[in-house]
Amino acid sequence: MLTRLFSDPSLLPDVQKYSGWAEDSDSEDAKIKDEDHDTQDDMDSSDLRGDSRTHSEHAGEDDEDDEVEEEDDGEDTEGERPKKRGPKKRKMTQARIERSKMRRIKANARERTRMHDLNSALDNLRKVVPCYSKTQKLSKIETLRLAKNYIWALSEILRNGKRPDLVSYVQTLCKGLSQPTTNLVAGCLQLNSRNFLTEQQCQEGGRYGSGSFSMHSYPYQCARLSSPHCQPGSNSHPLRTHGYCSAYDSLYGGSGSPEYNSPEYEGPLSPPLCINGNFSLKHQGSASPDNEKGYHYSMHYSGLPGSRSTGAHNLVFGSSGARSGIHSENVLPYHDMHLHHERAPVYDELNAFFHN
DNA sequence: TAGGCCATCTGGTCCT
DNA sequence: AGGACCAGATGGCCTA
Repeated sequence: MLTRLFSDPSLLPDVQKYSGWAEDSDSEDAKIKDEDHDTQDDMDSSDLRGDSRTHSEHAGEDDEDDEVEEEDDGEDTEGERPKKRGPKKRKMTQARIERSKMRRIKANARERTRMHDLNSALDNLRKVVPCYSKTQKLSKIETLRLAKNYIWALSEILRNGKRPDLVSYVQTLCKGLSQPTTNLVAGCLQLNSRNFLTEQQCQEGGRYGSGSFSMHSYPYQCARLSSPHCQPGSNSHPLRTHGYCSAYDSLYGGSGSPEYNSPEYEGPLSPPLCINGNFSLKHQGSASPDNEKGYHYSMHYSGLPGSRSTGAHNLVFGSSGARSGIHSENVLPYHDMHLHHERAPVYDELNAFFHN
């Protein structure tokens, strides 16, 4: 039993906790050292917590040792003391304590694994919702909210059978999202948030601001702003001349450009469906330096009317978008919104909505 | 420094 | 009985 536990890395933190291994461990790098330190801190605190566990928790956990603590059966001996109810407590023998600890260790390991699984599932979800970034990860709650909105938006598209204008699409996506996430989505979609914020959000503006939203108050910057690819004057990137890499540059200006097949991009994941029915492929596992830096943004919205003929700097966000006076001056410079288009036949039908 | 986010531990409950 | 799931507590890290 102990051998199996000690050989299982997932059980190590708790094993260290209870065996005092962490004190002896000589970590080679600071990170590990910190983790050890943290673990030890946790150990100490949880040891305290563990020691303070109620006796009732241990009741019935030892089938070999059925001794009952004597203090509990003092029904008429304690006189004034209120009679205790519930199962009679058992003596915490050393063996029982050890078994209890081992069970707790195993339970902790399972719980850790479970939470890791949950987090990796959440990571997968992050990759298929609009605006994915390895460096600026959406929080868990924001990921779930955005995913819900995304599903809703796609459902609406299917239900109505027509392409929505970008503004309503973004409104749907951003419903209930925090200001930073709203700005992120806005940046991904090259919109000024004040042009698409819902009335509800404006009314609830106090949650994140003083009541009026301002794109400037939360400059949600892309982690790749300083990427040499996107610096003015850099010759290394097809979008260099713009000073920033707009999503629409990537989308429409970049059609057929080398970046579409650039090895810089990540490998395919589970298919993130663009609103125009295309897959947005984020190539993982690329050995490119940029990938190692984790720079990546993707936007999954790409179906806009007349967009093919729209220049990168004459963005037209659909009729209502144009009517609502979308500004370009507040467009966030997202340098690493990479859009990847590989047709998947299964989405042709949906695709048709946006290419007619 | 406060607040947000996160990882982990923990005990309770439910299910098999 | 043991595992899965859940929620509360706690402490660390980061950022405005």
